[in-house]
Amino acid sequence: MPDQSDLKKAGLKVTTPRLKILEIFENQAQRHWRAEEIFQQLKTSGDDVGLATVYRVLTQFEAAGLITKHRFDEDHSVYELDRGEHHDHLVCVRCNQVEEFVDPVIEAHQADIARKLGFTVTEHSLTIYGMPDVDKQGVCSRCQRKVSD
Amino acid sequence: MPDQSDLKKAGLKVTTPRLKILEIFENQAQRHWRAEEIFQQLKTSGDDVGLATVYRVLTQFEAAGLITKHRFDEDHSVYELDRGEHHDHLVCVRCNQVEEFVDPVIEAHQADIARKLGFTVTEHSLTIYGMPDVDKQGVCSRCQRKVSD
DNA sequence: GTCCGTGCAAAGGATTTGCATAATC
DNA sequence: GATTATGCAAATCCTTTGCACGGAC
Repeated sequence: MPDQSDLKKAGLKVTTPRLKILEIFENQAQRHWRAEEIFQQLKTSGDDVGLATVYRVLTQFEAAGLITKHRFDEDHSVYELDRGEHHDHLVCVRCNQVEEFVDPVIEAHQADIARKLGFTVTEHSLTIYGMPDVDKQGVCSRCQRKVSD
Repeated sequence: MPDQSDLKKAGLKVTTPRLKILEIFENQAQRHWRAEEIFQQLKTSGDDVGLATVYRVLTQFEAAGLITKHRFDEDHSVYELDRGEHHDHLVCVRCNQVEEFVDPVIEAHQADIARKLGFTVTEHSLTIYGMPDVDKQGVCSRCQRKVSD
C-alpha cells in the first residue's frame, strides 16, 4: 500500500482506484504507462477499476502534478511519475522501449533560440526515435530481439 | 495552377483534388495546415472536395515525401510542405503561430546521446512551446494580441 | 474501356461524459 | 449525511474505410 499522503497533499480524496493506480507508478519497474495498460494491470491484480476511471484518475494526477503525459506515437498517450527532474526521451523504433536523458547543452540552446525568436520557453518536448545497434550475432543490444524480426 | 509534374514525379495521377491541395501548400503564406483547414479553404475557393479525400490526399502526399506531418497538440495533426531542409518548431502558446528553426549544436548533441545509449537516430521531434515577449503597451510582439486576452 | 480516385455515409479507436449508485470524510 | 467518486454505456472527435459512381490515361 503506497502513501495516502501523496494523494492528500495533491488535494485528492483517498479512494481505492487512486491508490492502486499510484501504486503502479511507484512500485513497478515500468515507467511509462498507457491508460489501457494500467487498466489491464489492475485487472490482473484483481483490482477491477473501470477504464473510464483510469482515464479520470490519470487526468487528475496530471493536473495535480503527480504524473506527466507524453505522446510518443500517434495513437496513444503515455504517463509517467513526475519525479521532479526534467528529462527528454529516446524511443526504440524496434521495441518501443523508452530511454531517458538530459542534455544541459540542448536545454541551454533551446532557451537561446526561444529568446532570439522573442519567446520564453514554457515547455518543450524532445523525442529521439532510434534504431538500436546490434551485436555480432545480429541481436539487438537493447531489446534482445533478432534484427531479422 | 501548380505543376502537374510534382504530382507525376511522386507517382500520383493528376486529379483536381490533388492539384488544389498541393496548390494550397505551395501558394499560401500559411505553412502548417490541419486537414479541416484545407477542407474549409477549398470550400471557400469554390473547390468542393470531400473531407475524406483531403485526408487521403494528405496521407498520399506524406508517403510520397511531398509533405511532412506534425502533432503540436493533442487533438490535431498538421502538415507542411517538405522543402528538403530539416527544422524544428517553436509554437506560440498564445496564438499557436509556428516558428521554425535549426540548431546544429542541438542536432549534433542528439546524435551523440543516441550513440551513447546504443542507438542511431532515425528521426526526432523537438517542439518548444513559448510565451511571447510583450512590448511596453502589453501587446504580444508576435501575435499582436493584448496580454490580458 | 480499365483502373484509380472521389464522395458520402458509416465505421473505428482513443478518450470523455451523463447518470444512478456507492464510497469518502 | 453531504459531497465527491465510480461504473457502465453512450457520446465525442479526429481519422479511416466501404462502396458505387465518375474521371484520368
